[in-house]
Amino acid sequence: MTLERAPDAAADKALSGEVSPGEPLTKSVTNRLRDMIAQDELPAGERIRERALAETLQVSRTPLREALKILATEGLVELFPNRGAVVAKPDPAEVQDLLQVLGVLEALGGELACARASDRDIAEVQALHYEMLAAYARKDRLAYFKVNQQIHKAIVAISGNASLIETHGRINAQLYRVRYRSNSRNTKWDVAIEEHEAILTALRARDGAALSQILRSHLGSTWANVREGLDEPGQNAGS
Amino acid sequence: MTLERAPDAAADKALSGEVSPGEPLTKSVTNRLRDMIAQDELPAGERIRERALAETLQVSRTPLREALKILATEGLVELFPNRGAVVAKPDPAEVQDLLQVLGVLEALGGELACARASDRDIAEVQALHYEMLAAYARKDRLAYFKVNQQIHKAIVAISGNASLIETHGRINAQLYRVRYRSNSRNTKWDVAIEEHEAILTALRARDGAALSQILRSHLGSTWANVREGLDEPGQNAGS
DNA sequence: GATTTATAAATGGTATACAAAATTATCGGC
DNA sequence: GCCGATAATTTTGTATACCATTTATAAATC
Repeated sequence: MTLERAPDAAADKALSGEVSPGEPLTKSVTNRLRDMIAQDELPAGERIRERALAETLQVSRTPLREALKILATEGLVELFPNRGAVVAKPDPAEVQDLLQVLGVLEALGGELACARASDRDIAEVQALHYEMLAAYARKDRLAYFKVNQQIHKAIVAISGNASLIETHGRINAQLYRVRYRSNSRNTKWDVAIEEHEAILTALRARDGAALSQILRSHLGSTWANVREGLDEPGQNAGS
Repeated sequence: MTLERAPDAAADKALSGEVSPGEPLTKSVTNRLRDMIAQDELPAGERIRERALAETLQVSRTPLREALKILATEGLVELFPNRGAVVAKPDPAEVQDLLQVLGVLEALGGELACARASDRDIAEVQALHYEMLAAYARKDRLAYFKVNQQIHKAIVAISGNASLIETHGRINAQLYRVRYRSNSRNTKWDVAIEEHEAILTALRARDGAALSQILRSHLGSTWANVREGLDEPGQNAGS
């Protein structure tokens, strides 16, 4: 007997909140919660009451609890035995740790991408880059943020390394909210744009070593920005 | 109201299969299954029947199913909607991908470790290194394998980067069986020992750049060995 | 005899019920 | 009015029951 692997279409439409018939409830609930956390619909630090949330999502506690275990494994939620679940709220040190790991992952992604990218692949990243410049010209921070994320994800995707893609996506998800917030306060937007210009140059030249190094230091700049934002009020209240 | 974080003692005694009273069943079942998979008690590719396994473990299906979701998220199990769970069996390409990621993670670990290691930390790794040499002298492959794992884990632990430690452990777990098998057929044991000598030298000198590079290429050697083993019969039969 | 179809058994998915633990509320004392 | 003990309530943890889907089996057809 052979079990064929079905492509996970659900992950793609995750942020659209669609319902896929025939799909296990656990999976859709997991995706839904991921979105809710990413969009601060479930704010960081918030306690999750199973019954209430299950009621809201129109499911029983069983699939919800399974989803919570998954999200806890992904680091988006923290589980406290007999005391419930809380939306994870990484402190500055944890954010720095995550960014460091993300840095070497993207560095590897860039290296492999340069070795494997087709002309079409590069053209697509270039197109995204122009979209990003458009958002920058319009000072549309939200559009910029999203396209920026797409670019980094695209480069990692080109690497073709499944484990890298998976791990990168997971670490990135843990940083999503924090980076989103820091994006809206980013005071060094022009620097980021310059770095992205260098990224594209290296990719077009298929210079793996250069791209690798740029991507890693690029996240160093990200950390500088995030750090500033974290010092500001309202970001880390409560215990 | 504040939720205190309790240290996860269960993770440490995972490989000893202990039962912690008061601990949620889901957690102990998850740890138990992780061990069973690592030790081929649940062989790669094997279909998991929930009712039967639940019976074996003396628990109901609920905690078992939660454990399976967790293990699937960790990549140790694959879930097929409506068609059950199967113990993951990475093919050669996936193993290579995992080793590449592990490589850059350990490289980062070495870099950070050199920057942060106390004399005590280094002395402990040195001690493990001598234990490894003892196992090598006795041609005790099992002891060698385990101490070797300990050394790499110790270096990453010294980095103090929580996300790195976590991610490294997870990728490593996915490779455990494969590496265990390849270890027993490793034809270049002496080369590995030499590389470890270089690792210790770099760590003692706190030469982050050197250690980083050695650790990454060290896993290149690992891949060469694993690849050999994968070509042999009995390793990748059936689909 | 092979293939298809109908039927039965087994399996996974979900909801619910109950037990254990923790949180909150109430009451009594100082 | 504040603190502590105790009771009531809420919340999580686990088992079980039921439904839907899949898979195995047997019968029927070509």
